[in-house]
Amino acid sequence: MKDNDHSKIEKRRPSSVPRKSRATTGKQKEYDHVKIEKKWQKEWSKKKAYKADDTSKKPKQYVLDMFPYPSGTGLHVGHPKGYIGSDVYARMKHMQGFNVLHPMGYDAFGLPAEQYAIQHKISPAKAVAENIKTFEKQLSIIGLSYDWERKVNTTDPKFYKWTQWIFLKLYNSWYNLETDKAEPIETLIKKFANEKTDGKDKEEGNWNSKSELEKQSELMKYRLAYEGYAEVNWCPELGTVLANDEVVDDKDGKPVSERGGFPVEKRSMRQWFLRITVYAEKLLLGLEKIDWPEHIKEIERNWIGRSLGAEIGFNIVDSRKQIVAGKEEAEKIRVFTTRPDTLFGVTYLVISPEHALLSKIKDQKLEIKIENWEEVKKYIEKILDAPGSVKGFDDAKQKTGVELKGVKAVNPANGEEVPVWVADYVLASYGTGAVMAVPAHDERDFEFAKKYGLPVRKVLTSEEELFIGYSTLINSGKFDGMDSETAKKAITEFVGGKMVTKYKMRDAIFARQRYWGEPIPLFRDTEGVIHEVPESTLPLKLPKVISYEPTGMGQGPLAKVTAWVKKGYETNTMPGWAGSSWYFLRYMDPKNKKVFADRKKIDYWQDVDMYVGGAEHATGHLLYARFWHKFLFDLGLVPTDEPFKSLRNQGLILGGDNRKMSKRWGNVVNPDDIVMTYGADTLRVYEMFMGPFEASLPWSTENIIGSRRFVEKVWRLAMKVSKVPFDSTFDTRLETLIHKTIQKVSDDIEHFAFNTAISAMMILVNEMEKSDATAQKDFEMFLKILTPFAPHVAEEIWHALGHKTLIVSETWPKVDAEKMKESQVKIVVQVNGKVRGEIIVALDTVESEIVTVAQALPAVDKWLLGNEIKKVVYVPLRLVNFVV
RNA sequence: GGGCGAGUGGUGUAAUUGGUAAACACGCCAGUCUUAGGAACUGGUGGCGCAAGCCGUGGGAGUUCAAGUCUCCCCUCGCCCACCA
Repeated sequence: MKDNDHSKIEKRRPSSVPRKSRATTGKQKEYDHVKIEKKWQKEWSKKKAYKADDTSKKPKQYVLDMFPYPSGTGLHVGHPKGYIGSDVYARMKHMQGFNVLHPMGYDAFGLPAEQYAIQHKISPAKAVAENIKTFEKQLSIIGLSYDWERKVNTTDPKFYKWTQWIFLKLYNSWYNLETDKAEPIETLIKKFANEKTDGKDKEEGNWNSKSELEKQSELMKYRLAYEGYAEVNWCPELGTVLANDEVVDDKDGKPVSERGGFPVEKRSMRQWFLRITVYAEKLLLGLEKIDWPEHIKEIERNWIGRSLGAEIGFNIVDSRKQIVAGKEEAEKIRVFTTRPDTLFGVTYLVISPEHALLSKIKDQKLEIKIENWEEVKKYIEKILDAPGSVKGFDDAKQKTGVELKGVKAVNPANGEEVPVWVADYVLASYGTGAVMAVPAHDERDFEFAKKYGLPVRKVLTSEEELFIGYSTLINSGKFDGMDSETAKKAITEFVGGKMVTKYKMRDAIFARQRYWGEPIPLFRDTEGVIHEVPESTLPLKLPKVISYEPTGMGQGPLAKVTAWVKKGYETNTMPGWAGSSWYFLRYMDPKNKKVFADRKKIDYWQDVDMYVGGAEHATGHLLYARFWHKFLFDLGLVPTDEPFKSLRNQGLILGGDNRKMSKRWGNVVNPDDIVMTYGADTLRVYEMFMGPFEASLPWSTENIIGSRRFVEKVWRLAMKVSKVPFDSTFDTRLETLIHKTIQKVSDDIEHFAFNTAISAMMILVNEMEKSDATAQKDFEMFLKILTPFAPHVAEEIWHALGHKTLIVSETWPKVDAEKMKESQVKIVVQVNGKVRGEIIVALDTVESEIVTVAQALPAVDKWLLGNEIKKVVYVPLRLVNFVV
């Protein structure tokens, strides 16, 4: 496949390219892209053409690419697509007079680097350094306008010092619901100290009299970075924790590791978490004011998963009376439902296997006897041992459950006693971990009820969802005929429940059992008290280890470093998304040793104006970065509460076979080869011309020749116009087209519609080529709008035409609205909606005249003849339609 | 199962508020120039038809003077989430 591709490239090699011996007509200077591109890349770099200015008075424009993980396998042609798009945008903004910040850096922590290092038996740091070199070599020949002096690398201790610093800020903060923002933990401690000395909360005891450890565990419930326990998929054989998608079902339906097929079990492990859930509402609301693709916003909304519902208590029959606030109350099962309007249709309750009620029963804290306790116990153990739902087995997942025999719950709406089940289809992590089952109006409940022969009771009409009165129900008639929305509130109120908002989003696990990540800057003393690594001694550097492999004990390789463990440091490291959650701030001031970025510089650059990257980061990186930014905003460290004002996603470039470009399919096209054969300008033009920026399209080495021809056409045209006097007259038609094209190209780049911008320029070039009188000054206007796409050839021509300045820093041409106006306009003439002819009229022709002329056209008259014109539709300067 | 999006020539695709469907490019066909062409340039290229003309944007209905575009139903594909009550 690859060889085949090469032969194609060879076959399609443009004539004027490397084979110099075969000069065309001999008189013209040849277009030697290799020489030209090298020359100007060097020159731009020497003149620091793309240096951003922190103190500029000009308006700023921060154009950012999602920084890559520098992979060891090198780039394929798909990788630079997004970079080229943002580069075109940044270049236009630069020429339009903005002070542009357009940096690049590396997100180099993470598993791939570690695996690469294990495979090649070198340190991850060395692997990263090597890979970055390869990466930069490949990227540099494409002619991207990065300010390389601002390069950042998340694995550089000078960088991750600040990642750790922000982590400590998170650790030392809590979310104050009263002020609705994050605050230093001291404010909470103060609050506790005051409250508790008031003696309000006697059972909790005086805050000041608590031990360090007691205080610690109390504060841990509030810190934005906190220690907790998480259920993980543990593979004893591999000695590692697996992500959900690394677990598959074997043929017996048992969970095994995707790699190796070893058994996987659930295990609760101590982890660091970030309390992202406190920002759920703000993360949701923030989406309203940012210019992002709607589908990305939708993915985030779904991920956050807000739903409004009711929390309703069901008393358990004969449970021991408890004293709550001086009153006797029965043990309750609290359920969460978005459909309280179906409360009369409840025929049983379901609790999750992890539900607190079960442990209370087990510990005999309640006077409840479960007749089939052994069976229940066995069931719970079985469920809790198996990892959660496995992807890819849609309906295969059967719902199972066991009834708690002898336990009955009371429906607060009608006093009815219903059975209680424990089942695997109820999630402990969502809502209250308990559900009221309404089989008539919920598919899952229905499926379960059918399987176990539980009753089904309909309470709403299926079409209108109106409440059906049941004469047997207490209070029936009260809600009869209500629609769902009204009934929801009324019924919740009636049973003393409350409306609540829940989110699907969970707190983020902020730890990996791996070596190649930022160390967590905390340590635990022998008493178990956690201390911070003092800010003055940051960064806490990664120690050297002998092996990068996991230990097999569920801990990272750091667990084997005795000195590290002795000091009480955490053996987990931060996850891959730590550095990427704030790196864009570091570009504003990448070398600062005192702060993560100087406040004056942050205030100048503010936020990212245009962010370009793949759509796959919607729920990962983008959400986390927004979270960190909102946190930093609460602390007053950044001036905006959203980091990325605008976002654009580039589509993939697929292989010629329409599959994802990968070594595995042998369909990889190397950009180096394309640049060598066709030139960077051609590559850039082609990638932008292929189709919509956000679309995923197959690469075609056949089609690229069109873009090369376009570039060559421009080259030849330049030689031609240089012979036409600079200021000579030309036809106004061409002048109109030039101004229209400038307008279109400017608008299209603004909207990332690069394909149509290029199409417009092709039309213009074709026209200029046909004309013998294209003036140099007009050609130069075109050359400037071509510059963002094909900067090298534009620069070369610009200088060949006698200029000494750099075209990449020239001013974007201004559109003259007067010159854009056509003097004549074409009007389509239809009869009964079918096109029968067209007329060309002056702009100021009145309607009556247009209709008269149109009607007189022979091709039109033919259809009107003998018919009565019932109606004439005239769309100004567009069309006339005769209805007969 | 839920959410989002897309179906237009041989191919990639284009088409402001509904207003000439297929711009631009690839490929293909013919020609010009040339020792030569795999370069460049010119012309042609949705389907049926000798033609006038008719038919054409996944399928079906509808609204309208006019529908790729709006409404309803159906089919196919892609992406994301997935027992979230």
